[in-house]
Amino acid sequence: MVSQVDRKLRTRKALMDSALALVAEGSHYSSLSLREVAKRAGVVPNAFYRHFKDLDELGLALADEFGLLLRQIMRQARLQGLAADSMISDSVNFYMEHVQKEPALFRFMAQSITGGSPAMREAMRNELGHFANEMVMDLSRLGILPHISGIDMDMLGHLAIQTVFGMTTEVLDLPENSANMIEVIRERCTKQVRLIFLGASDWDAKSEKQKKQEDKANRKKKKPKSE
Amino acid sequence: MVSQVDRKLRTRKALMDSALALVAEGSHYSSLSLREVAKRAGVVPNAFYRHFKDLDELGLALADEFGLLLRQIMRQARLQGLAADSMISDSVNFYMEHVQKEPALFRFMAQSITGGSPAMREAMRNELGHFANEMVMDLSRLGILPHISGIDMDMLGHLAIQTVFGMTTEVLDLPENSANMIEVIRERCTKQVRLIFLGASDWDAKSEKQKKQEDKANRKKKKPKSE
DNA sequence: GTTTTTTGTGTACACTTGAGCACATGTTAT
DNA sequence: ATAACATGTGCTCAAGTGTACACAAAAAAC
Repeated sequence: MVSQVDRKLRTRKALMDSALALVAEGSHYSSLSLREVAKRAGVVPNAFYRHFKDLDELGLALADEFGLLLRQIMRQARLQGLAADSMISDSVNFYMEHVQKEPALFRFMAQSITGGSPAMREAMRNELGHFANEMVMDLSRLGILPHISGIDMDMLGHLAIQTVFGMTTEVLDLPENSANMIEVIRERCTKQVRLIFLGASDWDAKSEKQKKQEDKANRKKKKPKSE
Repeated sequence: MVSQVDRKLRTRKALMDSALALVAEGSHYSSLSLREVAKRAGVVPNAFYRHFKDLDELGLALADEFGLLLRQIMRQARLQGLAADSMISDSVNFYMEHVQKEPALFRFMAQSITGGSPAMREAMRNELGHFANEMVMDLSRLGILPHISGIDMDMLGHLAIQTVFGMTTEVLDLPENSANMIEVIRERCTKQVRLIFLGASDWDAKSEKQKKQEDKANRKKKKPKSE
């Protein structure tokens, strides 16, 4: 005897997995059709409506699932208690492992952040923003880079996250076999993050404020020239 | 009397512009249909085949056009002869202006780099890579950051380009009116690039090599633990 | 044990899609 | 002037699309 709610959850998951599978096989999410998703899930097209209004709604559910995964990753990383001397490279490795473990979800995320519906794009940006904020809070808690102002920490967090996420598609596009290419990407990304934090350790909020003033002045000076 | 090749070029351009227009209006390129592109271009569906084998081929043509635009931007930036004291903020401004001037092409680029066909993704990555290389060459020519090795310069170039390109979708998603939000994005991005170059000025290849060794050792130590 | 609710099925419809064919119309070459 | 060619049109087709409706089966509620 299968409980009714179990059954519902099961086919709901089947539909979501089906969409992810199709994405992982190379289709873009926004080019999927309701029918092909349903067929792949082993269900008649009409059954789709029992679970989602349309494909957009399914997409948002997948976005939630991705957010869940991100939170799991964060929690797991914190539990692991990264050593200070290898924190950066460990984090990069950790992220890459998860990308390879859940390629479909990360593909979907990468697609959606630039190519989804407006709602989709916002959802994904929020998830990544949340991720960046958590990272910033962890840094503060550990007393790392205490000389940086709140707003600049934010800037830093976004930069670091964006850099790490930037390699996602590259990793996903690698042919199955080549582990040496992965190594190259891993090292480059680690270097990049390290360079970012090296810059952050020298970051001086006051001199930045000055520069900002100069920029504004320069922009005002130049505009009449170009127009 | 309209020359035959003129006519051909004109409808070819009409088809490409049509696709771009549809993308700019919110559709994803990979969800476009041959028919709707043709209709928007004011042409019967069958005429499409006189110019492109299929939509993939049109997409690659658009990628070429984007590459052309990038090269124009680079050339223009070089001619403008950026002042050393405001080079970073000027470059960021310059890029943003072009994004706003050609939103459709940049949207298309952003979509394609994560969501296009494999060939498309590679083409776009190549264009951006070329862009990064040019930047690195310019830096070398100007004698900036001479202490950094070739491979690390490459890493730096990719990081800088990726950071600037990362804000593209954010700019494109902004509602028409708000110029203050643009200001926020512009400032954050400028800060990020500045932080990157601050890090680069302190970058030391030798100490990096050591760290790399440590990382490898750490990775080997940890693997047996987790498996 | 009967009724109600819920999940999935089957059939149907109007519509769009990519592709093939013969043909019109105008440009170019001879 | 006439033939060759290239660009765009009209029509057709099978296949795939979203969605609506009535219905089956089985679990849940009574």
